[in-house]
Amino acid sequence: MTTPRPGSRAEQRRRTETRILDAAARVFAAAGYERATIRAVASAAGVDAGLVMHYFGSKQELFRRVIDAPVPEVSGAPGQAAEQILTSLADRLASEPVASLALLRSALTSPEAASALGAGVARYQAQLAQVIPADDASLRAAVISAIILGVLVSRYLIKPDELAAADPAQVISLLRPCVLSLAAAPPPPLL
Amino acid sequence: MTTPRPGSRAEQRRRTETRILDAAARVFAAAGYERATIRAVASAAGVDAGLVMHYFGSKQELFRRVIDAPVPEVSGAPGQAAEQILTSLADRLASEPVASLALLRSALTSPEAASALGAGVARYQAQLAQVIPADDASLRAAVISAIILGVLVSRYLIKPDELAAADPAQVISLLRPCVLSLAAAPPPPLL
DNA sequence: ATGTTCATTGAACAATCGTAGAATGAATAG
DNA sequence: CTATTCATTCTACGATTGTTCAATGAACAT
Repeated sequence: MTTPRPGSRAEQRRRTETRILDAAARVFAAAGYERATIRAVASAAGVDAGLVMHYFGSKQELFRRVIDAPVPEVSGAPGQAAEQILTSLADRLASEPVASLALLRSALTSPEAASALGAGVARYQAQLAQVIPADDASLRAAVISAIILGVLVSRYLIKPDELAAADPAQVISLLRPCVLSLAAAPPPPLL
Repeated sequence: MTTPRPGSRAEQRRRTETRILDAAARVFAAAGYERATIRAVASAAGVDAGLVMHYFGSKQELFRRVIDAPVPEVSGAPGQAAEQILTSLADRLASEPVASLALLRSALTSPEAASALGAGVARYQAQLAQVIPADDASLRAAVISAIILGVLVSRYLIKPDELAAADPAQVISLLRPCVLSLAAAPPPPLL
């Protein structure tokens, strides 16, 4: 039922739609929301610009469809949480996440993208805060997500960077004491 | 000599030019490179759009003039360097740096802005690397600058964030062990 | 006083954008 | 087979953009 027939009209539409979405993710990631044009997306998908409008209604709606990605989950004991954070960051450093990149790059010019990113970050921070045993858990969570954000921005958005060429494992090992001190060490340091 | 006369033509021009530059910094910071229009800058400066073009030649040149800000200096012993990093970050957290904000926001959509930011970040990282006594000093410097970048992006560009409302001193105290572990602790941690 | 420079304005141009609507042709239903 | 739906393309419109250029009037030099 999910695949009625290879040449079917519904199947053809579904294929074209995902092809447009993939192309849109790439174009948004590479150019940001403003610079990304419907015509460029259509061209990258091998399709007419009018068809993109016909399927998605508007550029904003197309963008909304591109950026609804799941938030990585965090749970368990404080020590475990820190490792989960680090490994999920390692995954993102290993494989370039094109949807997150599109969102990140677009979030700084498009107000709608900014609020979408803000919502995702807030959900992530809320998850983090729950596994941090400290009074200022939410602030610590915010700092951790800021650090992750900074590493991703440095690596993917400001290319000629030491981080862009570095071994993910090495970056993670440098970041480990940071995340541990924020996620697992309740008493604020005295020095 | 620097102030020939209040109503002088040269003086008037200098004043209008700085007024345009101030307005441009605000507009670029608020809207990013793409969304910022010459007409909006001119309007914010109480001036015609043609005058902006006449003085700065192009939008890109105007942007270049806006974003050539000095890089904060770092030097001294490793321990001192870490404190310098933290205090300079504290300064930036206390007072919103409109020029850096314009650069930061624009850097992620405009390729030219990205390379400009990349150059500034590279200079900053080079200074950092010189005062870090470790084999992977440059990578450590890159991670530190990534952390700072992430904190600034979180605070100024993704507003509904815990960091936006937090006390700068508290953020600094949370960040201190991170920066210290990166700038002052030569041996990589074993855990 | 007179001619020149120049800060400043207003109008307009060419390009590009998102978007709308008619036209086409193949797939589907009756 | 016929009528209809719909995926797809083509063309074009209105708005906005960066940019240009002629016009104006006050500051300046002589």
